[in-house]
Parts: sequence; structure tokens; C-alpha cells
Amino acid sequence: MPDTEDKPIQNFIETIIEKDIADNKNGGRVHTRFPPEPNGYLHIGHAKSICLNFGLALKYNGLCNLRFDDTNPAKEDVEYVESIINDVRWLGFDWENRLYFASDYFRQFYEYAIQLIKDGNAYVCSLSTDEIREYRGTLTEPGIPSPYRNRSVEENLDLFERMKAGEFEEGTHLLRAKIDMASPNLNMRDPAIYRIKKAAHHRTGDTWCIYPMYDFAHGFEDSIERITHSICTLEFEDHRPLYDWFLDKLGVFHPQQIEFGRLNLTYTVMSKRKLLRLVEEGYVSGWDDPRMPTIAGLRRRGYTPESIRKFCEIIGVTKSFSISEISLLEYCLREDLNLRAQRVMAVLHPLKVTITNYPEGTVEMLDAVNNPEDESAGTRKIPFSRVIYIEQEDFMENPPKQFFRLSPGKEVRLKHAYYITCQQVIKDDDGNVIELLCTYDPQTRGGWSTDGRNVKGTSHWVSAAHAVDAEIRLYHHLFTVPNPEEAPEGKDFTANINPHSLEVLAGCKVEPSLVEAANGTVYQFLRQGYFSKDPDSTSDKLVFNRAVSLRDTWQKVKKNV
RNA sequence: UGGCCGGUCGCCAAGCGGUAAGGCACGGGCCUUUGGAGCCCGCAUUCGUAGGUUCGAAUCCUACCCGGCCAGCCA
Repeated sequence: MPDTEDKPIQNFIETIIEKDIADNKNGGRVHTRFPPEPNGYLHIGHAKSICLNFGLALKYNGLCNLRFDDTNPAKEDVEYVESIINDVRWLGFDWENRLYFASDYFRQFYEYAIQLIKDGNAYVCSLSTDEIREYRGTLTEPGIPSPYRNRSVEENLDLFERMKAGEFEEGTHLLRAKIDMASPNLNMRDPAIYRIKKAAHHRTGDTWCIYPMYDFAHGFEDSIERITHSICTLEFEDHRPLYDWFLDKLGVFHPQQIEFGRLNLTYTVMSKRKLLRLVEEGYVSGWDDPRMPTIAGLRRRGYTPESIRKFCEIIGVTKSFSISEISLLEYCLREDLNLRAQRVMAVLHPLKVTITNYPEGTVEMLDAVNNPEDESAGTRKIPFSRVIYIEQEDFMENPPKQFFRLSPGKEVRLKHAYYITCQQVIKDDDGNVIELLCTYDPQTRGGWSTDGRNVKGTSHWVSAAHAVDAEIRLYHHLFTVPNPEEAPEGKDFTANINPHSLEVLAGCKVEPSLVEAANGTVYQFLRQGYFSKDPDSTSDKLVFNRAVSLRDTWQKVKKNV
């Protein structure tokens, strides 16, 4: 039954939060956080989490922190923290003065660990890495207690202190929680709390040579910041009992962990590890390659923060595993840019057209609407002259009935200019069409006629004498299959990489006004798509990225011809 | 074969015992100086399967099937 009143759809997390507010839990306070590890660039999957966490804070009049979960110096780097800060800000979110680092809490974590030892809830284990794995048991068999499990509090305190002092080599000792080696949840089989790592940390230098594990640290990070709702992805569901265990043992403020399903997209991969491989193995030019699902890549390609936020809003938040179609993301971009992008004319595959009855040496400045969706965008002047370029695709020598562009003897409209009729086709020795000789109707200036003529086709064009050369990069799916994870036997996702995902067009002809455009500006190239000016552009070489093409009904019609 | 979580249209997703929202995609039509945009119409007699409870079930119960995650001193 259709609901007459449109009550906003709330996701399951909002349901929990609204109940908590109603129950006056945490005094009705809502405080979330986005906790990335600075070990890679943010991707669209992170954007979902960012929009969720910051969005919830906004919706419920709460706060959202940006916190770096930097507990593993071996993998982390300042380059990543800088890119993450930049990306979250670009997406449009504000953490005010609440930028935190887990590493700022290292001293506190250390004291929590001491307390755990004193209470008999943690011990130093001196088993090797391999032995620990063997003692852990399997999915179906319980583990075996470590022989070091019952060391005295004094001995544990001494050993832990010496771990911290750097007396031991990596891998020789480990601080573990004393929980239950027979738990069906492997995370509860005496998990590691602190490991020895003699690596310099990007923020604390070599102050420490022991570093806390995620499970131990994360809950305390949330607790210290008085987070009310700690939102993470589904794979941490099995860790929740541990999250709760640490907080309960120390008796500190206890945030609620809530898990949701992470974003997956067709025709791409979404794990930092896999994206890193694409970068390191040279499949793409870098983290900001426009084919990458990274925020940096999407930004360079021409995606707007608004379109990404809209996407994150409409995909929803649930606990089920899902793979969203990339076409939905593309739809969000088109929807946003349609309203805002300035229209401009650019010819990707130029075909020379000489208008034989147009006076030589004459240049007319014609009016062109900048954006039919936005009158306030105004108009601009574009030059028209005797020789122009049109799109090769806009001419067919022997067209099917449904083709209403240019062909011998037929008339079309040049957008904003005149009607032209094709009189003669000039070919090279190989039979390729290299030029069209056309005539124009002076009475149709601006593209109108008063005699009721039905000219259905409209082509974009540029004046040959005024056009500027440009390189245009077209992007196709990075992978050839919707789910790259499904690789052939014995192969991994790289077997599904699309070798033709980048198509570079040289010698494209664009409107002269684009020379002055700032890098990053996104235009609609009339009838073709949305293109962003790439930072590779220089004063004498323009480069554009196709962010997304326009819907192309003709392509569909063509298939059925 | 252990534990946890999940299965509603091709994809995403509402629904919370009263008789299947919406979006994307797709198909058709209108309109159009972008074959763009916009507008209109169509698109699950059925909710993983099988039983059961009930006047009534996608919603409750039971069993089974399928999918995801977990055996890092990663997060």
C-alpha cells in the first residue's frame, strides 16, 4: 500500500540511535567518528562510512571526530594522513578541532595494559609466532592454553616493562589477554594486545617499540573520546565481544559498536590492499588515476563531492552483503552535473566540413547558451567560419532510416549556428571520408527557420581556424567483469583487468574558451558527456578526462539496426 | 563438519502480524536547437525452500538450502 504521507526512511542505525536518544542513553548525546588507518588512500567505500558517520552527527545534532587509527607504524605514513585529511574535507565534512590520533593515546593504552596484567587479565606469552598459531586451534577444534598463561603478575609486569624497554627482539614476546582458549569465537582465544615492533612511528618516532593491537586499542580510542556509537563494517562483528570485554574489564566509558555492510561496486575492486597492487604493479598511473575508485581518482576524473554524497545516501545502509552497480554512481554524477556544468562544444573525432557558399575570411560571433538548465549561467560568443569540424560519427554515407544526422543531400542543424546540407563527399585514396562540402542557409542563423522545415538532427561543431587541439582521455571499466574477485582457477583479480580501460584521443578540437579554464573544472561537451580539465594540461597542451558520458539513445538504436 | 551475520524485482532497498514503497537498470510513448535533460506509462499475485502457528505471515516458530566473515604479533 502506498503511504500517503512521506515519512523519511531510516536505516537500522538511525533506528538504534533514535531509541537511544528516546531512552536518554548517554544523556541523549550522539558522537561518532571516522577512524581510518593512514596506510592508503581513501576510496568510495570509505566515503560511505564518512557520509554515514558525519551524516549521523549532523542529523542528530551530534559530533563526529576524524581519528587516525595509527597503531601499526610498519604500514603507515604521513603521505596518507595528508591525503585522507584532504579527501574528507573535499567531500564536505568538518571535524572542527576534533582531529585525533590513536598514537596520542599510547601512554594511556600502556597503563590500561598494566592494569589488565595486575588484574590477572593479561599475560606475557613467549611462544613463537608459529607456536601461537598451533596453540590457537582451528575453526572446529578448541585451542590449547599457552604454557606461559599462568605466569605471576610480578613476572608479567617485569617482562612487559622489559618489552617496552626494548630488551627483546620482535616476535619473542607478546602481551595477550587471558580469555578463553576454547571459545568458538577465535578472537577470544587469548588475543594479542601488545607486540614488539622496532619501527619508527610517523608521529611518535622511536618513543615506543611496543604497539597495541587494533582490538585492544580501538575501544579505548572510542572510550577516551566519549564516542556513543562506534560504527564499523561487518567483518568486525566477531570482534564485538572482544571490544566489549576490554572496556568492561577496565570499567571505562563503553561506546556501542554497530556494524554495517561495506560498499562494493561492480567492475572495480575496493580493498586498499588490492588498490595498492594496482598502483605498485603499474596497472594504473597512481592513487589518483581517474580509473581508480579512490576519492582522489574520482575527483581527478571529474566527480563532484555532491554526487558522491548523493550516491552514499541512496545506496542505503544495511547488514547485508551487496555489490552496487557502478551505473548508479554514474547516474548520480550526471544528475548533479546536468544542473551545473557549463556546456561547451568539442569534437573528439574531427571531420572537416567546408561550407562552400559561406564567404571566405568571414568570422561571425554567434550566441551560445551556457546551460539550458540554468538561465543564470548566461550565454557566450562562439566563432563560426567557412571551415569547421564536426564529429565523424555525425556523418554516414549510407545511413539507416533511423539516422537523422548528416548524409549526402540531407540537412542538419549546427547547434547555435545554421542549417547545412551535404552536397559532396571527398575521400582519400583508400576510400575514407576526409572532407564534406556543404552549403548553408543564411536564413537559419542561430539554428532556426520560420518555414516549418523539420530538421531533426543537430550536430556540435567547432570553427577550424579557432579551435584548440586537445588530448582527451576516455575511461572504461578497470575490469572486464562485474565482480573481479571471481577469477579463473589459480588466478587472482588481476586476471580480470581490462587492458583497454584507458583510451587516449589525440588531435581533438575544442572551443578556444577552454584554454583559460582552471584545472579540475568540469564541462559538458555537448552531446557527449562530462569532461574535467586534467592537471596534466599545460599552456600549449590541453588534456581532458571523460568523467561520464551522456546517456546515448542512438547507441541503443544503432544496435537494433 | 565450529561460531557470528545475512537472504524482498537484474542491482540497491523500504517493510517490524493486516494483505509487496522508492531509486537505478530495462522496455514503450511524449517533448526537444544536446538522439542530453524533462514528462508519462510498464516492470515481484510474491518475499531462499519446505512445513507449522494464526481469521490473516515477507513479518512469529521449526528444519533445510544458499551467501558473507573469522584460524595476522593487519586494521
